Amino acid sequence: MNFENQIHGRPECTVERALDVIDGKWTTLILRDLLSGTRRFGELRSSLSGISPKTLTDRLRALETQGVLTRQVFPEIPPRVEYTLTDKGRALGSVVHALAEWGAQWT
Amino acid sequence: MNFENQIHGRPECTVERALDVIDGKWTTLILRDLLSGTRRFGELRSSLSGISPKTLTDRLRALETQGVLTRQVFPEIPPRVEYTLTDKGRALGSVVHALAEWGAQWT
DNA sequence: TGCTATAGTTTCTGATAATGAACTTTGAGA
DNA sequence: TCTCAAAGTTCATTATCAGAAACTATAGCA
Repeated sequence: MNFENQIHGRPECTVERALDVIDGKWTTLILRDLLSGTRRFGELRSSLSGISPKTLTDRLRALETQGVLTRQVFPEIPPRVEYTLTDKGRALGSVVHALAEWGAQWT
Repeated sequence: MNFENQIHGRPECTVERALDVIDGKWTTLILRDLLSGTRRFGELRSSLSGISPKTLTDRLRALETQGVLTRQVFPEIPPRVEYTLTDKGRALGSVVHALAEWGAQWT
């Protein structure tokens, strides 16, 4: 059982609160891909080479819950689902950009 | 800028390469604390409330290996060890800053 | 009738991270 | 001699994340 939230509540530190949203490696990479525009499930699955459909679904649902992206289902056969960043999600561009710049200069 | 990734070897994408260094929640929080100056093991242990000494040691050693920080041991009893960011580590300030700003505005 | 396509879901399994508690080392001071 | 402090280490256990493979639903098409 996890009483972390009960003990600490909403973290005071804004860095910690941000990290609660972008947790894990795949999450940031999904953000990276969606920053250049709306993508379908299958498109993300290809560009994030190596991700399993389960993990991709998990991460997308978590980001949707946090309000970082929206999921639009088109009632077609075969199904079409599009993922788009919200304003909140697009604002994370600064974080992804900072990572990219650091990675370019120091790694 | 190129956000696409490559299948073989060292990732082409600079975001991915950056994420190889700052992996996990604690790592970023350690960075946050060291950005305001040199800290001792015990100081980090207190400011990162809840971290176990094993985890703190593991993360600090990994960051040292990546060249993000230096570890200076003073031959005293009881021991004193100081952790300081390198230029490479200080450059991650932009990432931590972007996280803080986003967290402040959107969470 | 069977095939295809997309966007998943389900179940099982494994790797990595992190936790908690107890223990270690060493010299100085009571 | 006993105790204390700092910075760990060690061991056992749990939590979390991720992966592989198989399965589902449905309409259009040949």
